[in-house]
Amino acid sequence: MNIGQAAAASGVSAKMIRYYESIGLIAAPARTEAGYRVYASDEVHTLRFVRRTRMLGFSIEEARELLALWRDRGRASADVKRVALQHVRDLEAKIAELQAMAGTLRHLAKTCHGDDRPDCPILEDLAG
Amino acid sequence: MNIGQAAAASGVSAKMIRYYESIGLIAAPARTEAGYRVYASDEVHTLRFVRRTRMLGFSIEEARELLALWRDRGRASADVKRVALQHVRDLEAKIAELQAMAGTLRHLAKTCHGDDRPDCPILEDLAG
DNA sequence: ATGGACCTTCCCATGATAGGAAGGTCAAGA
DNA sequence: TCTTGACCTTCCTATCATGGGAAGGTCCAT
Repeated sequence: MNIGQAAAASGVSAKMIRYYESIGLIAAPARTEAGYRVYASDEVHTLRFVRRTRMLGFSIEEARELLALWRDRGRASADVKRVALQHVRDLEAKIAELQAMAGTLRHLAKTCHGDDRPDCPILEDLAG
Repeated sequence: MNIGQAAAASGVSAKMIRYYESIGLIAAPARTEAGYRVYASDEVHTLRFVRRTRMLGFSIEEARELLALWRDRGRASADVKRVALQHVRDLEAKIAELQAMAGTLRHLAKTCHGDDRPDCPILEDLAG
């Protein structure tokens, strides 16, 4: 399986597969004599794991941690849960931050006429 | 007023003030004979505007747009409101995305024992 | 044998910010 | 007056995750 097929099968672009290899997130695969990377289904499975991890908003370093736990048959599920819940807290903090921004802006926009006249509470607020 | 004082007065770091100048977001200030940047209160005001804009999550390009509207005395408030409401929609989309991630993870974490045992629905989900 | 679809490595770009090196300037105190 | 330390200058580097593209090699079907 070439890198293009592994990309199609995993949903991770060939570009990112090479990148993940270069930073040691995934192991270097076998090569053909011509130097082409060759992937087995096991490696595609790992790529899918990484992809799902990233889609849930984990950083690559967190993906590295989760991959290690996944491969460690003797892991404690508490360790996985701890990583997951910490990430939930990070997400919640980010959400609260964005909601505060949106709330402020919605309020300002409500008090702005939004017509041809130049006076605008949004700009007045930005100007302090 | 030196760049350090302008930074303290505006809340924008000296590093970022120089960067904003380099990308043309703010105008190049006067210089002393020795080459030091010299800021007037007007320019500090502009910096504060940019800072507030950034704190509300607008991109630098959006800040550029809002700055231009701020300086245009003949603007229509509708133009400002449009930019603001578009940004609210962007924020809402981002919030929804993060909430989906957090929701999935909270659900997975709830079904995970979180003890010494290795079986973990979080990892099972990531593995697909 | 040729063409096109693939692969390789290497470099560059993004967006916003920070860190640091090497060197010049300024003001205050000895 | 000299020194010292706090400031300033420019330039280069890094972050994080991803994509784009060039130059060149490989593979397979026609």
